[in-house]
Amino acid sequence: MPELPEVETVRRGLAPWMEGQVFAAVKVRVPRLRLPLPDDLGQRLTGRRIGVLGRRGKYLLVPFEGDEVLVVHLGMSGRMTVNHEPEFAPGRHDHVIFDLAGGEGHPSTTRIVYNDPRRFGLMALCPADLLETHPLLARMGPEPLDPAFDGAMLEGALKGRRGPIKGALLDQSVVAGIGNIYACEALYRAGISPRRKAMTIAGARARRLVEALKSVLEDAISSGGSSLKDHRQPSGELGYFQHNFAVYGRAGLECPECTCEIGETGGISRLVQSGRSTFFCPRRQR
DNA sequence: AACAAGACCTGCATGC
DNA sequence: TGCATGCAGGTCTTGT
Repeated sequence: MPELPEVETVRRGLAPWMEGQVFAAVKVRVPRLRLPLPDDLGQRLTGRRIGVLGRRGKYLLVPFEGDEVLVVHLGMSGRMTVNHEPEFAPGRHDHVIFDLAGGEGHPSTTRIVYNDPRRFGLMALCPADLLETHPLLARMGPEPLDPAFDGAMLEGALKGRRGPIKGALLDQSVVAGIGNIYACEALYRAGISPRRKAMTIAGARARRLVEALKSVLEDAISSGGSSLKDHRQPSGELGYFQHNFAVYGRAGLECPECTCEIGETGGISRLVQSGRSTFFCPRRQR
């Protein structure tokens, strides 16, 4: 599910409920996600005050008292939602429940529910000062929305890469946070074929791709992310950027910018690269 | 070193 | 109705 915009939406949705609050209890119902949860997760968190939520690529960062950070990845199907029901009966895939102590101006019952049917997500604990060297984060590339991320930086990261640009964009060491949807959408906005050799993206073309990445991510964040099957904002609301997809999931449909008839171009095409669907407009993307 | 394929899981749509 | 198949937003590991 969640690529950078969805994780950022989750971060923004959780922040007002979590920041400055204290973990009152942590209930682990299913301890095995993609990695086993730390077995002392509850002990380590209980009684600790939560700091300012952060994000690195697709990872949500929850710092807490004692200079430690709870690192959360939502995998393909993970959600974190806020719940205030006095009597809460956990659902089938509600694996971890964080009860928060009600602070001033907060309801007495607030809990954060981590739900993940496919269990591809993970949680880890890390000392705050070692975050950048943690094995999960150490090889992560630049943040695409960082102003320092520009054409030259992308061009450098793509040097020596003979494979298709689509695959390179999914490599988190090239640029952080891009997944299958936004790789397709950014290549469309930049007018670049997903099959183009990554190393041929340089100069103005690299700048175009960087701008496309930034704009599509910003637009998606503004829409609360994309809800296909799983993504929900922490409030339970859907995201709605999926209504703005130009190519993703739109095989055979008309390209929003091509005015000719579908019969002439076949519309949006689908192909499989490294086992993953790629959607693109063969007419506009070269 | 870069790249592709397989593995990890459940749920859903589709077709027979 | 049941059952098989294929597909899904990720990424780690393995092998070429």
